[in-house]
Amino acid sequence: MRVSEGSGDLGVPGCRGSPSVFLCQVPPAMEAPPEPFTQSKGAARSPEGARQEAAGAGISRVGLGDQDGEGAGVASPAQVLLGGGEGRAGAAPAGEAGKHLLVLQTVHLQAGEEDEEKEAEPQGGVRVVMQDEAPVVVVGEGVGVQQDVPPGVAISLQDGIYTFHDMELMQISVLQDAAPGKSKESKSTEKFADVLLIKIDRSKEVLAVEGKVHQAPTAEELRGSELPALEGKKIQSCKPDGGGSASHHDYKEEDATPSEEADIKYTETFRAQTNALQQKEEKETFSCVLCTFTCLRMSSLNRHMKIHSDEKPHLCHLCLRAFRTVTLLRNHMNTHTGTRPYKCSDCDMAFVTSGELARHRRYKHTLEKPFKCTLCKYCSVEASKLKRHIRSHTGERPYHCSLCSYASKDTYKLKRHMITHSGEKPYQCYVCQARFTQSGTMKIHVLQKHSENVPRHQCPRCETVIARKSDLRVHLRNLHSHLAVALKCSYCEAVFHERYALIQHKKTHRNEKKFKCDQCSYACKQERHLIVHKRIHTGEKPFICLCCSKCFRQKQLLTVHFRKYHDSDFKPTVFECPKCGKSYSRWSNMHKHAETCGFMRANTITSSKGSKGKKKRCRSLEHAKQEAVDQGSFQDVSIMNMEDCGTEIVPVTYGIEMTTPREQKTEITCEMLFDTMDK
DNA sequence: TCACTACACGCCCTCTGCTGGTTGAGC
DNA sequence: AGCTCAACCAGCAGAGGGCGTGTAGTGA
Repeated sequence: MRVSEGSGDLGVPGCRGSPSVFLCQVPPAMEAPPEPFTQSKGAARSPEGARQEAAGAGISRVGLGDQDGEGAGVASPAQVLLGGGEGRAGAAPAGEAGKHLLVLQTVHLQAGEEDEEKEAEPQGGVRVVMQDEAPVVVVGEGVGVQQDVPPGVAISLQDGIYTFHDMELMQISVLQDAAPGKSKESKSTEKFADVLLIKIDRSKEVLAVEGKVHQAPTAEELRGSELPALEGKKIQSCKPDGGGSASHHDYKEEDATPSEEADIKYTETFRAQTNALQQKEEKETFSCVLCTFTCLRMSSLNRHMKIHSDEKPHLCHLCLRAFRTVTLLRNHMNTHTGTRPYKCSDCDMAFVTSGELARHRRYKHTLEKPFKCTLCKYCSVEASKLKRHIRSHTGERPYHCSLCSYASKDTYKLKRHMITHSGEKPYQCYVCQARFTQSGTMKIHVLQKHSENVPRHQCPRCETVIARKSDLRVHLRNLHSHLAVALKCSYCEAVFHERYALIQHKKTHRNEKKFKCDQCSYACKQERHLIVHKRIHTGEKPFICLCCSKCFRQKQLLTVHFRKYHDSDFKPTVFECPKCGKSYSRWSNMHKHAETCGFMRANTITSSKGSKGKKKRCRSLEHAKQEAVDQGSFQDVSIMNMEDCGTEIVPVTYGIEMTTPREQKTEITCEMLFDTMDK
């Protein structure tokens, strides 16, 4: 919504020279096509513009009025003024060219000056109409503008500023940005062909339109042929209800039919004017007809009216950005020059305005937080922050995602959320070029992956050190939280209410051979191993070879037997002496032979690498075991059936350093099986 | 009219914490 | 080989801090 201010004369005592003409550029509707949810920082945006941007980005605002500090403000002029842009026949295409300038201008004329004034009329400017002696409002169509001028312009008579009594003459014309000045020629020639005359008899509250008299409150006339453009227009009051709530407008906008809109609009027009006049007379206050603003000074109102105008006469010669006031321009110029006259006495910060400095000091130094939450201990420097905080109590989520059910409490979170739909990863690690969706995520990545001083978080309950604090919290929750239902140890009767304690306790059972044979010294960790062992004492051999009826205590033994004696495809590994070529079924036997044969010593054959190295260790172990047997120190060898997946053999003592448990299991098992077979 | 001040709005940032997928060790 | 589980890791949202900028009140 661009609203520009023109110049003119209200014809009201004391108002000469004050703003009285408003160019109201009506946006071609709030139906901008959806765009990615992006907003450039620093872009000058009106609240309405921000709303439209958000809407265009798939962001819808739910809720009434501006209840936060981050949402749209009060109903903007684009909402409160008549929305005549989109409905005009032959209107320019959507976009800037489609916007219309609605010009209200007043002039003081004397009878007989009409022609002269017309000659002096600036392009698109003042028209003069004098009709009898009565005050006349001329609703004219600016030259080159379509016929269906929104008659709602009549409402823009500045209630509170000038009245029907005071007003001598007013022209309301509509211009188009795209063709701002067609018209001097046509104006001069067409005379009043494009001018709609409205005679106002204030005492009777009637309108005389083109000579026809209408009862003022009757909207039917407004919708009639006299004011054709009103019909179908989206009409919103520029004077909200007494409470100033935008909800009132929203309701009317959404619920009112065109005819009702006309009624509403027309009625509100008169009410606004009347109320403003009464207010002025009684309280000496000044009210804006375009919004709820009131003030005690005319100058304040004049200044305020600039926000409804698009005029920004103060131009930055460096970047051509325009500003409404000299102060704003001066502040802006400071951004070019780097001038920050307000320096903080407690730090190096400096600011363009004193207000910024004061706020900075509250944030950083005085820590003054005057805005306190009544529901918790939160307090803030700024009221808007308190408003935002209160949403965490109320759960209000005014900003809805148009693509999913998510709704956020403020615009930034919604904007951040929209990235999840676009798949965008705006943040890139400068080291490994990995991309991330949020800056914080990238920061943690850099810290954990590329930083020398990687932070570590020590668990206060155990020795665990975890890289991320959040994961430490998960660790505490999973392992150190108190459990209502006690956890029982699977090895003993101990119970624990903390998972970590149970895990630590179970470690005490590691390598614990609690299953002991009552007939010998055998002990093992698992009961099933003891069951197999006891077959040694009972003589039970449940696994029978179907070929030769030989019986075995373990399935593995039967399997090896079958392969060796009954499987023609079975090719047993043969270990030959490198010196004399004598064959052995076991490497250990071959190795023992080789020593006596004079080929090499046992400890010299352990020079291979890789997988051979693994084999080597196995061989060495077997060799050591064999030595232990030979020396009589190999007292007990337990053979336990591991179902059909192998056997586990636990040497009681080998008198040497053991290899890894896994290697022990597999390699020793093979050798011991051969031993068993040989037996 | 200007200047100062207070206030409001909006944007961006950080910190924080939860969640779910991945990975590797242990069994 | 397959399962379990704890640590790792990125994604994502909640909450709040800080500041730029525009507007309103008011005195000079």
